[in-house]
Amino acid sequence: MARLLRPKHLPEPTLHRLPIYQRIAGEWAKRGERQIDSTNLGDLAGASSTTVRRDLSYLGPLGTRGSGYDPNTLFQKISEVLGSQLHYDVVMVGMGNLGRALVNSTSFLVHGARIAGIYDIDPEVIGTKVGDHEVQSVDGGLEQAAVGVICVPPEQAQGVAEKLVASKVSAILNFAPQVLTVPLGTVVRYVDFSIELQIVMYHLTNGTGPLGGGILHTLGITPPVALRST
Amino acid sequence: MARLLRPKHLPEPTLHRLPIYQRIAGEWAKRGERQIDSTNLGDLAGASSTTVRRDLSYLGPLGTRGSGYDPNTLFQKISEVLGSQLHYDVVMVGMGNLGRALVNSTSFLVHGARIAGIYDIDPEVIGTKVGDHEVQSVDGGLEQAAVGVICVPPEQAQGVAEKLVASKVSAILNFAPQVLTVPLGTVVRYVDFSIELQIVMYHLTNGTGPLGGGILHTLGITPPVALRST
DNA sequence: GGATGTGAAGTAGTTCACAGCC
DNA sequence: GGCTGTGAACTACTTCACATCC
Repeated sequence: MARLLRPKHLPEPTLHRLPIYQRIAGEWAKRGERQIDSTNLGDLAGASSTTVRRDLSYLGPLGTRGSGYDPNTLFQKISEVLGSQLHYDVVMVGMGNLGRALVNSTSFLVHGARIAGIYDIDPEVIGTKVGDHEVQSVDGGLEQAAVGVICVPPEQAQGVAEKLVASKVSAILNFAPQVLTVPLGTVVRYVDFSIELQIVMYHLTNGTGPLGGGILHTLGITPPVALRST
Repeated sequence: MARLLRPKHLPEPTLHRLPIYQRIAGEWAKRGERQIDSTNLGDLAGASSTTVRRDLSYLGPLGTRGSGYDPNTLFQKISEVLGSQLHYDVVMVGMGNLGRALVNSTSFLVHGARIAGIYDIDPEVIGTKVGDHEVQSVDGGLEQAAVGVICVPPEQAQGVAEKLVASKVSAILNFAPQVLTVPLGTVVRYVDFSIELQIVMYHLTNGTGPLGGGILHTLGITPPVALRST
């Protein structure tokens, strides 16, 4: 009983780190490793080993005392918790460079997300193929989906947001540098590259230690030449 | 004296919000508004008015009691604090869709950052122009710069990171979904779209309120049709 | 022995509530 | 009257330290 009395929603910082742990676990599993401990994970993810253990403890007990965590189990469990076993349809509006980069990315479409449609307004682009998908006109109405992704120029972002809301998406991932106004109840998440750049520049100017932040940053521990990814 | 005894480094969460306030201030200034108050800012940025005031108070007193903040002053002051008055050279490696999207973006290159060079390994791409810049071969050595941006496929990311380290960048912004190993002292910041998508999906599954997080999200307060950006 | 998982302590960030100023 | 700026209270997150189990 008390077992199940974990807080029902994960702390936001934990939520940001879980996908990182998952990626590391995936890399280790692929490399054939059978165990990874909280210190390894922490070094690679830029978190302390204690933080790693605390984060993972929210998912239930899944390590083995004395040895560590099994990368496969870890990967699997994080998938479950993040809801990747369900599937969500995603519509993407704006097939410029960024839109194409996202559709073609090996990693953007995590397990659980499925592209239901990709859209643009440019007649030159409509009808062309990006990956497996044909670009549709945004005027023809949007496919029903849970998540909408906006990658249009900032001037058009609000208009697209309104179309997405009208077609009843529940969440919007906005890559345009533009603040959106949407009805209460629609989740909007901003992804903003320039913010990241600004934060880096602030840390450079101030020599501030880069530890502790929203998106993770790793301080590697071995010289660069010593390790090489395969 | 006590005036100057503010904590010397801004809290990370504040650091993430400042660029958002700045963007909003910019939009209001352009629209000719002469005042914006902490409630307006908070609604648009997805933060409480108290948080806005606390954040801005770190920059020194810059509001007017009774009315609010002047958008221009606000914009200016945030620029200063984020170090945008200094200028940093940036090299970018990988001119696929993502790299091109970043170079062409109106907003990625915030005031203070300057592209010192853009690179690729693909002979097809080397020599072509992206925006105002000609793509150089990555084998010819990199221009000296403070910040390196990685937008290559994950398999190549570690190799590029090592090149960047060798050419003495102080900070790396990594868009590849790949954990990097670098010498201690090099700042690495990860930007990872799939993490954002996963977090959105988690919130959808769990109906968790989206408030409070690293990257901001706005819950608009007016119906979508009421406002339109120009 | 060695690493997990977790109460308890500590720290950082947010929110309350209101004095101070326009 | 209205809104800023900030001590004081609170809440959330992290870190310590250690009992627990393989």
